[in-house]
Formats: sequence, C-alpha cells, structure tokens
Amino acid sequence: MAKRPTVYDVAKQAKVSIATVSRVLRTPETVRPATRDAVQDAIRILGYVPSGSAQGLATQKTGVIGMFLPGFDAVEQLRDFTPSTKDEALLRPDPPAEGSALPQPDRLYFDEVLRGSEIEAWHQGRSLLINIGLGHSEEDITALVSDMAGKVDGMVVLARSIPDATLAFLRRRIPVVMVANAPQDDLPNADLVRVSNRKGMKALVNHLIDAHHVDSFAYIAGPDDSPDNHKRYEGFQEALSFHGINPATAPIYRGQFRSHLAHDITADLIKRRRLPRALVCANDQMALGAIQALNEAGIAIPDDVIVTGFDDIKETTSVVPRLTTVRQPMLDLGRAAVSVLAQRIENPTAPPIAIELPVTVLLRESCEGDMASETRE
Amino acid sequence: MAKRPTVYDVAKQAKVSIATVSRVLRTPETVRPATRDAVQDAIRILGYVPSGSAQGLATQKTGVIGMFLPGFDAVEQLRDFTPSTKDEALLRPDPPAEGSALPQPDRLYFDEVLRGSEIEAWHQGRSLLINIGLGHSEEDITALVSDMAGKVDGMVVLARSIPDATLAFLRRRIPVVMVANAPQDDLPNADLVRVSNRKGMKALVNHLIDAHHVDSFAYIAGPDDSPDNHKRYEGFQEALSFHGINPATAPIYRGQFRSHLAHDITADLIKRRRLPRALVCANDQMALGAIQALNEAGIAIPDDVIVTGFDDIKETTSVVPRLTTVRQPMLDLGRAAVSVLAQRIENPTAPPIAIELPVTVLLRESCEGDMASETRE
DNA sequence: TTGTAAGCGTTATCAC
DNA sequence: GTGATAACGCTTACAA
Repeated sequence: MAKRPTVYDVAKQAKVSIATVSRVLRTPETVRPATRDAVQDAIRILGYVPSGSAQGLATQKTGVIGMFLPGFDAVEQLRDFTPSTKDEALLRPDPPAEGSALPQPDRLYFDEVLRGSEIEAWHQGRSLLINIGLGHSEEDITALVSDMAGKVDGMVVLARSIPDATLAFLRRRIPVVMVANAPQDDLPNADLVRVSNRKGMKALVNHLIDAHHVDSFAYIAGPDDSPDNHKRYEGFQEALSFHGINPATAPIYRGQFRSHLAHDITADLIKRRRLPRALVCANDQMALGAIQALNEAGIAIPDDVIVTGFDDIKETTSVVPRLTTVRQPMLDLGRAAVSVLAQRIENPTAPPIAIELPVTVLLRESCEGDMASETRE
Repeated sequence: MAKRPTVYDVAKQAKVSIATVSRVLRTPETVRPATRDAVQDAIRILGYVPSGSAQGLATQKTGVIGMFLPGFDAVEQLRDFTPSTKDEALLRPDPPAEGSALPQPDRLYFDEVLRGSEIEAWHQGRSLLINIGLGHSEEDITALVSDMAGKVDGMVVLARSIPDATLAFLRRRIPVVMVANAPQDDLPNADLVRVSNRKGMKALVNHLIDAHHVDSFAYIAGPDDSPDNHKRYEGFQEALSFHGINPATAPIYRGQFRSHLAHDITADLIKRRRLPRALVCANDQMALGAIQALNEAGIAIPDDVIVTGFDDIKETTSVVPRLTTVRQPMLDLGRAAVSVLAQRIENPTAPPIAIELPVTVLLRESCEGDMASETRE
C-alpha cells in the first residue's frame, strides 16, 4: 500500500500529459487509440484509482446519494468482540416464545427501503452514503447530517428521522427527497415519495362493509403526530361516509403504534362489553395487541370480531388467525425516492415531484375466516 | 439552493482569513473566543457546509468506509413507479402458503451485517458508503469497486462478493477487512472477521451424541467452494472422532445450500431406507428441505430422525418441529469488521488482525422433542 | 492569535 | 489530438 499513484504518475508512465490521462478516463473516444492504450496500460500497471475527492472537487458533484436512518434504541448494543477462547460453542435451549413476541417493525421497514434505494442507486450509477442517527441529541444529529450534506449530491430523508430545523437547513443546501411523509404546510414544493395510506384503509374498510356487512366499528389510532396515522383515519372515515355510516358513531381510541396499549384498550372494550363488529387498527402492532386480548378472552376472530391492521409486518402471518392488513411497497419506496432524487439533481429547477405508490390490501383469516380451501393464487 | 458558500464567503462575512475559518471548524480551541463566535455566526448565517471533497483532498482521508454487497438476482425488479391513479387500492386474498415458503436467506444475513456496520461506523465517527453489485459481469463489479475505492478510507468485503482478482487489486490500494471468509492461502496477512463455524457444528454434534446418544449420522453438505461449508464439516468430523465414531461411516451428500436438493436427497434416503438417526445439514435451507421431505413421508422428528441446521434464519422457528440450529452473531460481525477496519486505517502497519466470533447452538424441537414444558429462560 | 500561501488530485478551457 | 494551466474548496506549515 505504497502512496497511491495519481494522474501525474500515470502521465509520466505513459509519457503523456495529465490532461490526456483524464480524457482517457472520461472521454476515451476523443483520444487516439494508440495513446489511449498506452495510458490504460499505465493505469493498469500502477493500479491507479482516481481520487473521488479530487474528482468531486473538480466536477462539483460526488455521484453519491445520502441516506439518513433513524437510530432506534440500539446504542446499548455495546458488547466487545472478544475472540472466542472457549473451544466449545455455547449451547442454549430455545423453547418457543410465549405470547406474541414483540416485533421490531421499523427496522424491517427501513431495511426494505434501504434495499430499494441501493438497487435504484445502482441503476443510476450512484453510491449510497448511509449514516444511522444513534446520537440522540439534536446537535449530534444535525452535525452528522451536515457532515453528510458536504459529501453528497442529494439526500433521501425518511419521515421524521431528523428534526424539522435540520431538515429545513438541509433543504437549503442540497436536493432532498422526503419518504413516506405526507406533505405538510411547512414543506412547500418538496419532492416526496409516499404510499397511499388513505386509499389502502378506505379499500379495506369498504371491503369489510361490502363483503362482510360490518355495521359497527371501532378505530384504534396511532400517535397524533404521525401523518400516516391521519391518512389512514381519513380513509376509514371516507369508507364509512361512502356507505352512509356516520364516522362519528365509530369510537376512536388513541394508541401509540404499540401493541401494549391496543391490548389494554381491547381488554377494556371486552370488559365493558363495548366490542364492535370490527376493530380497525392503524397499524399491525396494535392489531396484534388487540388479537392477543381477544384470544385471552376467548372471543372468536373473525366470527365475533373482525380485526385488521396496516403495514404487513412479519408477525401478521404467524399470529392466529393471520391478520388482514395492508402492505406497503417498501422496496419501491426506496427505489422511487432515489429515482426522484436523481431527477432532481439533474434538473434542480424542475417543478416538485410527488409520487404516490399504491398499496395492497391482504385479505386473511382475521376477516375472511378459514381460507385454506380457497385456491391459491 | 443558490451557489453553496465556501470558506471564502464565510471568511469575508466574518472578516477573517480562510485559515481562521478552517481553524474554527477543526481546532476551535486555538482561536480566540471572540473571533470564533464571529466565524460561527457567519457559518450559521450563510448556512455553510464544508465540502467533503475538498476536505478529502486536503487531508487525504474521507472518513468513509466502503461496503460492497453482493447482488442477488434482483435485477429484474424493474417495474416503474407509476403513481396510483385508481382511487381504490388493490384487494388480494392472501391464503396461507402451502409447504415451506422459499426463504431469501442471504438477504437477511446481509441486512444484519450491514446494520452492525452502521452502528459501529457511527461509533467511529465514520460514514458507510454502500454499493450493491447488481451488474453481473466481472468488469462491472470491478469498475464499481474501483470507483468506491477512490472514495473511501477502507473497505469491508463480504465473503466471495467480489472476484479474487478485484479483491487483490483492491487490497493493494486501501485497507480491506474480509468478513466471514476463512483465511485462504492466497490471502496472506489479511485482516478478517469470522465466526466459529467449526466450533458451532462440533458443539452441536457433541450434544447430539452426548445427550441423545445418536450413533448414526448423515451429513448434507453445502457447495464445495464455501469456506463456511468446510469449516462446518470439520466440526462435524471432530465431534465424531472425539466420540470414537469414524467420520467415514457417516455418508456425505453434496448440496448447494438450497432446500430443494436437500429435500430430494432426504426423499431418496427415505425411499432407500437409509435414514440415519440424525440428519446434520450444513445450513438451514437444506435442513428445511429435509424436514419437508420427512414430513411428507410421515416420519417423526425427532423421534425417528433428528434434523439440525445452521444459521438460524427466520423460517427455522415457523417450521414444525422448530429447527435446532446454530446462530451466528451477524450484527457483531458487521460491528467487528468496521471496528477492525478503523484500527487498520489508523495504523496501517500493525500486524494482521483476525477475530473469531462465537456462535450459539439453539436447541429446539427438531432434536429435543417437546420443549413446551421447560422453563423459559 | 491570525494571515499568507502552498499543496491535495482532478477536470476543463484554452492554445497549439 | 494533445499539452499547459487555471480552477475547485479545503488544510496546514510557515510567517507575521
């Protein structure tokens, strides 16, 4: 790993000027084949790799897209990597988990989006620079984001992963595409990529009414500050109104996108004998909590109560009955985000781009009952 | 998004020289508080963000670690992101899958390693530059890797994700840490981070013999070119030898880390009435295939035949009976890799670092039988 | 403590 | 078709 060779070394080796070396790399057709070969040989011999920093400086672009991932509570994962000294590996009985294991939903979600971004980045001939926001202090995050901003041509930002002020700052400097964030008043003409939460919930509830003649609902909502949550509730309302049901007659219970609260809400509903025909939950975690409460009380799903979720997290198919839910195209979200960002980078003055990706309602036993006999698609 | 301000703009605004601006950023303590504040104000007012490229050029380091992910067969994921025009979301009945769904194992594996790398990169104050190797041609991959090499201080390379020649080339230019690759003759003094495949398999097989008195085995192996596969088989042999069983008496069946082949091998074993007491598989996919074949034939697991896997992929706990397997600390693999790489970058001449992470044998019903009564840990 | 100026390794605009 | 040479934006001796 001697000192890395530069254009000058290559030029000398090939007996040409550095300009020619650069041309061979960028516009090979403008250089005579003979010289071109000479340069390429030199490059090979020296193992020359152009400096990205120098290229970036000269061209004013890096070919890199930044992506900032929110940090979870993973900071405590701080064990050491002590080489194993024992000659035996650890044995551990691993009995089946009781109750529903607490899922770690966001993580899978981001993994999918990330993967989609990687794929599209590849298509665009760009790299992805990723950072995870483990430092919980706002300064830390701002510093990190600012640092990234200096290294990339544009940035994909996941909904609510960075403070508003930081986001505003960022948007002054480089193109930014928001993912899964509903347009907000304070974000005029931002490029964004999202998913049709409203339509998904609406279609789901329409189905409950049309196919299952549900006439009484309860809605277990997510946190107030979640745009997703609002959009879903809008869809819920629309479906009800459309069928002449006054949405006001369907009670809302405020949750936190967590299964625990939904479990308690449901248990309370059971105790007070206020169970509706269908329990519509703003996301899967909560639906799982509800199912657990119903199962504990021996209430039949879907015969007594229908339960639905949103997101299609992994656990929805391991619970009994399997949960009817709405799947978001996470991978496409990532793909679309990077695609839009690339367009924006190439054409900074084009009008704002907003993409809405369609969702899919997955009908499963928690509303359909036994499906085993149906033909598999 | 006017032209991005530079040190010069900041200097002018704060009425100092560009050197002072730089100092405020890098060594604030060397500048008088008054001037420091002036500069910081200017930075704030202008929304100044240092150019990573310029910094990289000047300091000869980027603060970025590269990571190259292998590309699967995901290239065909090429639909468009057509905004949904329909007002209704798509409804789809989603009956339970028959048979064991085909898992996509590597992907989860890499996601874990990636996540670990992100976490450690954060600890090290570095960013991660990732690229996925979708272009199947060797030139494409080499070009991509070479491009990355120009942008990073070092690189984490997953086992067999890039061609040997490219790897050799890469190692001449920048520090490289190999992940999950057994040391090979052609890779002298490489830094590497791996997992004790051998010890894991050995402990597992020892357990089968000690606790379950297994005296006849068959081994369903992975591909010949996989170091993991070899290490696991070594562990298998060692355990047998240790107990005075001649490994030669346990037939080996060559698989491909795929469930399909293992299924057929097992079915064949059944037909020929050659089933051993225990079927030890080199990874989970194959074990799942074996279980499927046994279930189809109505053979009891573990009463008639014990089956074991390796990796602990998601599906191991949804199959019946749940699969006894060996879990690798994927997240720690990533963490360790970045940690080692950071050390290497800071001290290029230190002796090679090799870390072996311990694995955990997870005893589940496919060898233990009913565990429901046991106390949960 | 602060300023001046010389790189860092490219690209790109001119001449030739 | 090729070669000088001036940016590009920052860091860092070296001077002041």
